[in-house]
Amino acid sequence: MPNPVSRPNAAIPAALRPLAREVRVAKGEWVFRKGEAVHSVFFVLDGEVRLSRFSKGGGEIALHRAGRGEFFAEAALGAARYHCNAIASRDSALLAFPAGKVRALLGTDATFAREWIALLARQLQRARARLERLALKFAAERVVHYLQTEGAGDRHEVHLQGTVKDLARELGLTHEALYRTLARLKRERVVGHEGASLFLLP
Amino acid sequence: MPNPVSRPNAAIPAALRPLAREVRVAKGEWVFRKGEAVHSVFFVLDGEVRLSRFSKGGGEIALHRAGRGEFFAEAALGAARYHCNAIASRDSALLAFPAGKVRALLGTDATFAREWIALLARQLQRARARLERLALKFAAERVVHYLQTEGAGDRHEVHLQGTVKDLARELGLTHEALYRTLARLKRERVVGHEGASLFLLP
DNA sequence: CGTCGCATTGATATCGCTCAAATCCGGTGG
DNA sequence: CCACCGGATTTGAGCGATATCAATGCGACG
Repeated sequence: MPNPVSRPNAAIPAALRPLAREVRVAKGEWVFRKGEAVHSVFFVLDGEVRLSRFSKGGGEIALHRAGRGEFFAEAALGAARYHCNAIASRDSALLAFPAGKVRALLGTDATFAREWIALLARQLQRARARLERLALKFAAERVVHYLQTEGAGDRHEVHLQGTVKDLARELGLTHEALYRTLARLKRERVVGHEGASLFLLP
Repeated sequence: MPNPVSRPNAAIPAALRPLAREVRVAKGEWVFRKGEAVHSVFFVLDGEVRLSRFSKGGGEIALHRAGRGEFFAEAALGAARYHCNAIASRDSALLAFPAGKVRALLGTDATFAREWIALLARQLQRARARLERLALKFAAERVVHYLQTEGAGDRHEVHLQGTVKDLARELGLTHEALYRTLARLKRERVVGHEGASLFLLP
């Protein structure tokens, strides 16, 4: 089981925190299954959860991979039953928020409702930026787009959270391709890096 | 200018409709620019609007393309200024909803707030499914994933809205690659098509 | 010290992109 | 009515960037 040191839960609205129940799931364990009554909305403290459906042929259709610091099954709030399966792809630590209480809070706490709307809107923007990134053909373009959309400050600096392999997955590349691309971009003075920080050079 | 026949506005919450003002923009016209004060949230009746930023190098970075039946700049509700540019990529008919009034409605009308949250959540789900789709390597996998996530009914049927070229863009492929892939999938009895309808074969 | 996973680089295979060309179709104007 | 045009559709040939397979070094951790 992972032991989350720096908890990435700053994104959780204050009103929601008292409702949290910590859940730990081992790799391969189910968090919920398609058709189950919706009982909770989740937040990933550490690890990764895969949301998917199974096609008639038996193949798994991935809908989403929720990593550290991400909510998942937020859309389930509006539904009676989960419409997909959630399986931990690694040992993971989650926060579970009872769906009924969250729904009630949305009706009574206007501040929380606003926060929740803002949270969804931000996630939507990020998801769309990622979409356009994955539509780019070249690995170098994706790296630069990533820095330009996610980077902070004038240099578009990004502090790498996990490993380079994680970044590769985020960019839709193999880790080998990303290593090569980063090496080339550094050689060509397009990007620089200091420790776990990556940024654009002017 | 397009003349929308079947208006795809079923997705618009009832409380929002009285606020709508119809706007028509010609291809290449701006809907709003980055840095402008947020005045409206939009819905595409017909046509297409491209959301983008300009990088320091002068290149245009596309963030999102909103087509028929989609809202755009929903996330701007939480912000004071637009954080990207919106340009019509074709002659388009839009609905504009004044941001102030929508914000007010979110505070006073709990039903509308719930609808708006559901709307954002649905868009988020779709965006995430698309993300997983674009991460797939093979064109055939993307087509099948598209049908399985967006298709309706037992056959996972999809009525193609625009041209096959448009679908290719949605799937992150060139139109040539998609034509070839569709031809092969039809030959191999994986998918079938009737007119503008595409579906999975058992 | 052995194991495991990340980081890094090399060699080869491959799918989709690019360029190209032919056909089809709807609209437009003479 | 027909010639013309632009865009979508369809198929072909070759190239190239990334995936894949492979090997090595490295650091953490029991």
